[in-house]
Amino acid sequence: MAIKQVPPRTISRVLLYIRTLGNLIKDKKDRVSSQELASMTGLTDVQIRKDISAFGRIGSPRIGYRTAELKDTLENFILQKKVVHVALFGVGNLGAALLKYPGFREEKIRIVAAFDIHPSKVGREISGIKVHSVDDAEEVIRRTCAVVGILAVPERESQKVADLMVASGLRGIVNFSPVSITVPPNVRVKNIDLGIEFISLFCETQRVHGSRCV
Amino acid sequence: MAIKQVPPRTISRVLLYIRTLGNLIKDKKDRVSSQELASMTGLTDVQIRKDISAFGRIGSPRIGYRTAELKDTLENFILQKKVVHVALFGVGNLGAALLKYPGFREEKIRIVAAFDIHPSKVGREISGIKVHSVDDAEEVIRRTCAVVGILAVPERESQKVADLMVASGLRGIVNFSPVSITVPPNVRVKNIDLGIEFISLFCETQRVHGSRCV
DNA sequence: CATTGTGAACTTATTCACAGCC
DNA sequence: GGCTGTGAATAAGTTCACAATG
Repeated sequence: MAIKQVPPRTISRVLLYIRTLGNLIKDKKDRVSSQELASMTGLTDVQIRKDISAFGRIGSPRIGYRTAELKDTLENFILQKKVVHVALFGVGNLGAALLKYPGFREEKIRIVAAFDIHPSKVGREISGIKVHSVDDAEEVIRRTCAVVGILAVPERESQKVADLMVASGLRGIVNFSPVSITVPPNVRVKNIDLGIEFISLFCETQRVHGSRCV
Repeated sequence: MAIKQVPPRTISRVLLYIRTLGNLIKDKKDRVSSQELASMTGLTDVQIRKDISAFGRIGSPRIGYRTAELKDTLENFILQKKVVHVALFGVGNLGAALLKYPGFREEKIRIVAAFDIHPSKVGREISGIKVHSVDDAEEVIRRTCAVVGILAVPERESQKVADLMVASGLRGIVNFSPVSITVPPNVRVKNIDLGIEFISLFCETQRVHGSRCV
């Protein structure tokens, strides 16, 4: 099969399939149909089949997919068994919570380094990760092989820290601060803007129903 | 102007414009062009003009937009000056961090109630919000007029708590747990799946450059 | 004459409809 | 018969090109 360019949205969904398949395997299910996957993920069965078909002919008519085989195939294409090494910048409330976030353990994500500007935080250890000074970022990131970083610092520092992250060799930034940062075109940014998520969800609920109070 | 159905992505972008305009107004700028907004938000000027045009003819050729006027118009269409009342379920690491998240203060978002299953957490107060027992959810949510909720409980409890949130009258759920939840069709869900965000960002970086270590 | 506003072209993503297969 | 895989149709979203305008 020719290697197609897998679009970003498909990648996100495939990651969801991989996780779901992991749960199925844990439950000793070794077969699954696209319909079952659909009801587990909230997507449609056609979409799932289409997504999976980008990676080859893996399913069998009447039987569905073998969970272990499908998971392996998807993981090989997408992640190549790699572990994602992440560097955290900003050990405030949100940053510290992410350090302790148990979801990462299950996935192939490991926060390998943490940094903060404030001397009071440097040197402390949270969840087994030592907090470094941002001055050491380049060296620590090279040593720990971090490839993507979390930006979880106050708004007014985010561009400065983002510049530092780029200078330290990171190639992707998950930006939790509510301002957009400017980076060179070879660095990818994903904004997770909590405020906008809440308000847009709220707007959608308003659209469907009328308003209640306030 | 006829009221068009504003698509969800446009809403998210408009919320970004509103915030950006707020910053401009703080800086005493009373005019802004679509190009300036573009460079501030990382979007294109055409997209911004197109988005804004859904709300009327607000700009002036050669001059651009008046910041205050544009912000008012967008806010009126989208939020109608409302404050989003949010109920938090699960006061663990992530939940507690969200309670303290300063970004919400700036936006029109207020976490008005917090709940936890564990008796050890019930009754405590975090960031001025008292933690209630989930048993009181319906009453407290009615009293506080919460419309959307945050689901930040461990994976194994998320469906159970989601059911409770729906039963308590919430109309939207921001789901931070890495499993998809099932809700009635009149309830909107937004999944914020941190694991998938990191891995997909990583995949994108791999696509652009070669791999480095690991 | 720089800037908005917008129909048209294009691109991307999803859904449909059904062929193929065990 | 029940399931996968997929070309074709449709829908959604973005960009282009340019007319309109103070």
